[in-house]
Amino acid sequence: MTGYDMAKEFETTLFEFWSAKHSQIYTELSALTVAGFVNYEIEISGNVLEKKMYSITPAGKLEFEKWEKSCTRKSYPPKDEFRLQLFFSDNISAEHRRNLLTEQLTYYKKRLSHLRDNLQKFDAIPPKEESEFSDYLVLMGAILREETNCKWMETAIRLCEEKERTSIGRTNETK
Amino acid sequence: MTGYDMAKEFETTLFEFWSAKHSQIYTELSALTVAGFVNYEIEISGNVLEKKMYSITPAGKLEFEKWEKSCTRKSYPPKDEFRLQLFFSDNISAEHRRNLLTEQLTYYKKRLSHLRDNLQKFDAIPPKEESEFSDYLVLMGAILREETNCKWMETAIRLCEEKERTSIGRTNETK
DNA sequence: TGTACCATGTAATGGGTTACATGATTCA
DNA sequence: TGAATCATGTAACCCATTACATGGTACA
Repeated sequence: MTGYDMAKEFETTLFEFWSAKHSQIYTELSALTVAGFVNYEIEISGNVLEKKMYSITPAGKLEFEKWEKSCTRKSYPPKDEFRLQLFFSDNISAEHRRNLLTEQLTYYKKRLSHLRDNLQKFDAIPPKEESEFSDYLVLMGAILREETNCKWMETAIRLCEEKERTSIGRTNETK
Repeated sequence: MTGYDMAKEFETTLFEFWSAKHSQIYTELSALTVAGFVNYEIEISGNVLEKKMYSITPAGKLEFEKWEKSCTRKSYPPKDEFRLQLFFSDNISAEHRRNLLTEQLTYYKKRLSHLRDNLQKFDAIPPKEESEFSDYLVLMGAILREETNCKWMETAIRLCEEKERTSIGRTNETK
């Protein structure tokens, strides 16, 4: 795979949970090559254009597997600018807050429908021995995430629109 | 509020959606002071210890409100190392994957119970005019997020444990 | 009196983005 | 022949973390 290919991957499949620009990818690939974790062969495309086809080395594979098995729970929960805005939304008008919420709902819905499109590629749950099973689990997680985000926004909007609410009694039960 | 106080806030309430270390806070406060968005008064604690009590300036308030009303959807979805690991988990053994999933479930459960403790502070849904209403919405969002994460892990673990599955027929219905 | 916590800062470094910069290939 | 896309890289900068560094206060 070339660095260019990887950049494309980050724009599509991997986008749901990670991203990187080509500038970072190229510098990182150079560093990994020096470290001995990957190497590359040059392929000629057309007459002169050199493509660097990267492969993982045994040392890289070892390092990767070490990471893959590790249970590092760093940087969770993730930073989320919208939640930050919402937290301080008592400083703006009710209309502005409602606008924020409805815009966010639209955005979450858009992501959700895009994810559901991706789900069409699976006509059944892949067997757990297949490599597609991992992809399926991650996609399922992303869909659940966006479904929950949509529900969250819908509830929040409903609460904003309610005319009156008794301060005691209604706590958490939906309806 | 002092920079020290802010650092504490990031470790507790704000932690669900943002974080910053004291080193960043102090440098940022200096920059904001130079920019005229905040200012401070020195208070003496004890005999000599100087505390810088920060306040927002009118210019700062204006800038804040501008941001607060803006619908910037940058950096979504968030980077998530666990989802990245899961995506590539077809490279490790079934046992290692199961371990990853159960460890993550434990972690999500811990977060969830912590969030539910915070919910105890509200004996009812705050009226939408109150400043606590924003806090409530964000807390609700965090709880929904972790509940969904737990459900996701439970489903994933179940799928891993199933002995056999017919490749056609069962798509998405739970049970 | 010593330990936990209050309180503030700087330096080095890492991870990541935006912008700068170049050139080849493919296809209409 | 020109536009979209393939393909690779560097430089400047920003945000953030870890580690370094200092000293005061409260309380047992």
